[in-house]
Amino acid sequence: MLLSAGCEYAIQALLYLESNEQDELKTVVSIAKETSIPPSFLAKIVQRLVAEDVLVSGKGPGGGVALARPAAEITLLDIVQAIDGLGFKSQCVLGFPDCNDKVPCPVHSYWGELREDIAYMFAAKSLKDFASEITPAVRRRLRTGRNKR
Amino acid sequence: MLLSAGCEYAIQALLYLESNEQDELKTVVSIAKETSIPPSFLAKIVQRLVAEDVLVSGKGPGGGVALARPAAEITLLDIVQAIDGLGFKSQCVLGFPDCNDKVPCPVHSYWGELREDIAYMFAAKSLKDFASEITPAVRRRLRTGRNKR
DNA sequence: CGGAATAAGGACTATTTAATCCGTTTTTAT
DNA sequence: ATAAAAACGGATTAAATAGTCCTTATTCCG
Repeated sequence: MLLSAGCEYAIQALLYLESNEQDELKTVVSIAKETSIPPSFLAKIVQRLVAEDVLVSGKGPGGGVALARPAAEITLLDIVQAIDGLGFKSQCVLGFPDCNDKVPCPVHSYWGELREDIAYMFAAKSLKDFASEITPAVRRRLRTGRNKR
Repeated sequence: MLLSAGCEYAIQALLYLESNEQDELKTVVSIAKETSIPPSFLAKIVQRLVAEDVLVSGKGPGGGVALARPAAEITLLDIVQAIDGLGFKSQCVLGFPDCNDKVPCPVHSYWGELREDIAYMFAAKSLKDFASEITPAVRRRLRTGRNKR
């Protein structure tokens, strides 16, 4: 698994928010319900996303969270960075503690290219890019059951 | 982290064995020492690799383990499969439980390509391919300290 | 045969990650 | 003002992963 559970949830929740943008705040509980993400866990993740300026929030009745900026300006990389950090961009895939460009592990150069591609994809894709793809019907079909982990 | 700790250790240990092939069995303890892998954990991993026919073993004095076949015939994919299984080839990178070719998540196609590339690299690289790269000096420099995790 | 060296295997412990719970604060509406 | 609705934040629990330990089984060597 490349991304942590929390990070996957974060992306799923934000995709949901994007596909439902109505300039209104959505409560964490309602998001959790719609996305089948454990509500109390999602609450923690959302806290993080607010702290990292990916979401904005409001307390009290009518409160909730919303994207902090236009969907086009929130990339997958922003989300990954907020939740998991950027370790995936530097860690050796074989786990050698001191693997780097000067003292590379056997697959360093091969993996380096793939890593670049992955980072590029994350950086290139914003929530906006998925606007058309995540319809309610698709969302339901992507999650007929519970999350497995 | 794409691979589990155990899987990373397995690869490291096998790379070491390959670079030391002398048609003799090496004890798990000596491998652990040379590679700085926790010995009792490595013992478990080695058990698995023996069960999966990646290593052969012999008990008693003079016993130990050795590659079950020529290094050219042991790919990284063999090792990953033995320890972590092939989940990485099918799991949705965004964690959608039911993501597949028919009902794809937003990044399904992009990730699919990268996944293919990763799987291809694992399948294409055998221990033999690293023979020249893992000299004792390099091995030491890849691990000046402990494993970090 | 007896002892030592080694892998095998099972049970256990520790650490990290995932997830829950509950009291506090802020805000809104009545 | 008061009550309710929400996020906030800390403490706790649960589950998965990582790692240890100890006993047993096998094999070799004398």
